[in-house]
Amino acid sequence: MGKRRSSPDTLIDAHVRFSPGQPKTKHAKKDLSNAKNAVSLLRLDSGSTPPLASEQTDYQHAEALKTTSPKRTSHESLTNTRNKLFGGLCASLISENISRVRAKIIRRLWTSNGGTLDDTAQTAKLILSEVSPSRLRQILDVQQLPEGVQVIYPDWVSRCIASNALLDPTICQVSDPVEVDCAVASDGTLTDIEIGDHGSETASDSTEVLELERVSGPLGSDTTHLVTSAPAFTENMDTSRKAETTSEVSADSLLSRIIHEEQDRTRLSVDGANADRFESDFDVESDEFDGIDDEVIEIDDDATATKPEDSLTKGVDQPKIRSQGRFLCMQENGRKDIDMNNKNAQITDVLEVLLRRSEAEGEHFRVLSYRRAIQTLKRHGKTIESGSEARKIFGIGGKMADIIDEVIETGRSRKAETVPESQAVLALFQGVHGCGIKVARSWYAQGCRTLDDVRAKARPTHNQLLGLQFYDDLQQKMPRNEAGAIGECVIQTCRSIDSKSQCTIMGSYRRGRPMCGDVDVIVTHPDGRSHQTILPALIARLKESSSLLLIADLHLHSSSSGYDSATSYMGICRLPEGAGIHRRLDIWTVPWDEMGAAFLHWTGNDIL
DNA sequence: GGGCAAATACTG
DNA sequence: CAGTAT
DNA sequence: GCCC
Repeated sequence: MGKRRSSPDTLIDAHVRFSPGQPKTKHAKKDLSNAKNAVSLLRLDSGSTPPLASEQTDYQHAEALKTTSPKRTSHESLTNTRNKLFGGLCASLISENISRVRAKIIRRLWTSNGGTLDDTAQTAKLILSEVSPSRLRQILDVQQLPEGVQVIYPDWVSRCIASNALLDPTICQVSDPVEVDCAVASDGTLTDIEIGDHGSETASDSTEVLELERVSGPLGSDTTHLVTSAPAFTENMDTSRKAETTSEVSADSLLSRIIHEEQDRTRLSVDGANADRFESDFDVESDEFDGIDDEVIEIDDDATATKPEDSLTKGVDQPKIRSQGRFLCMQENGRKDIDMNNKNAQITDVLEVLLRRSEAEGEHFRVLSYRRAIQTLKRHGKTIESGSEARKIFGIGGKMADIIDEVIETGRSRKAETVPESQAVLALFQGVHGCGIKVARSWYAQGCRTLDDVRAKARPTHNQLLGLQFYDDLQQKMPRNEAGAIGECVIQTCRSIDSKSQCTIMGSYRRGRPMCGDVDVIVTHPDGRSHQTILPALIARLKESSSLLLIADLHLHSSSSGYDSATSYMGICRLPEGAGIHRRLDIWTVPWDEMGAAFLHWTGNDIL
């Protein structure tokens, strides 16, 4: 029904800006690997060498990090840890300026990869800290840190995990902020910071820059989340520059990675499997919610951290177990897979009926609840045998437990069967583009019970008229190759206007779905301007085109209000050949430097 | 009982 | 402005 | 509708 997607503006307004120099992703990649090579990497000793990446040849830090961790003499414990990334390393985590949840995650990351912890900082040669060295000395109550002790940002841990290698800790070394090129207001909030050369967005050799602007307000207790460049680019900077960067936002590496990847894929291969692989690169789990505030900035740690096995076994003492919030698109075969392996189909079928009812009634949050419950049950690898068993699952409460009991016992649910007469009609009406719950009720109140009634008795608006006219067609999904063909027409046409313009098919198509409800195309231009003006020309030329027939406009507009970056077209089209079914087509224009955000946004994670 | 996804653009 | 859309 |  296409009523559950977001507009592009959300993310863009989240102050994420991506300022690419030019489409020079190759450069960036090469620089990254060079940087990696340049970094001296660690290892312990030959006996407990972790499986490091091939380029890791420099062992100069090995001694510095070698610890006298307990039970090293036991051959058994040695083999237990030798294959872990941090095997044999002992670190101390200074929790000041680190939120509870984050600290927890860092600890988990560290220990689950073989590291040991010594929070007294007596024996540890590695100190993970978000405080300045001077403050650290205060905390530890020492004049001078012992020799050989390295103080680094905890971010190092996740970066190591991300690259599956022991990175040179000096790249995350904590140093006193001497000349930091950012302003920290007295309240701890920040003003903009810029790192790297991006005075001109088109400068050919400018570094790609991610600005992550922290808006305001406390995030948990910490005040140290400054804006920094993304790690990949950090490694491009010379060391002194790096040292001036006072701290790192833990989310930044994830964001940059996503955006980086996205820029790498101006056009993602049509192959769905490819899409899946890409998505799984940033696997976000959210199974720990001690503090909501923290979650926002924990994405990185969380993402790189938990392997599925871990997450299933932990949280045993929690009364409710949250579903592992994975993206739908990460499932091998997407929804089909989920549907096929649905061990609770009998239950979810009933719940879907109830969901439809709530949908028809405009019960927004009830719909949300049903949807969450259905989703969770479909993924619940085990057949539910009782309502009380289901009740334990996060998102399933008393009402649904009762329904589940009834379904299990009687095979059906009276509630799902006693459908109010009006429900089907309201749902039918709301299938009309431009008709929501209000209009549907009003039509119903006017005595309409069928679409023909509406045509005859009601006074539909322009869009509703189109919605009525193409009702059946627009209800159908199209095979993805048709979506691809339509999108390709748009792309070709756009390119014929300006060969430098860049278009990408987004939405379900990009998520690799076999069937698509509509076609979303975003248009951008590397000059940072032309996207604003290209749309009218594009529409005009599409209307002349014979390869794609634009049948009707639902809306064609250039924004005139303060927000100048989004303009869009919504219309109905069809391919001249084939079944000739009419399809919804949306075209959005996006400023070049917001493409990263736009990709994130329009790729989405729609379910059901 | 309050809060739950949020923001924004277009129509009439 | 309310409603619908994304 | 569910959670807190």
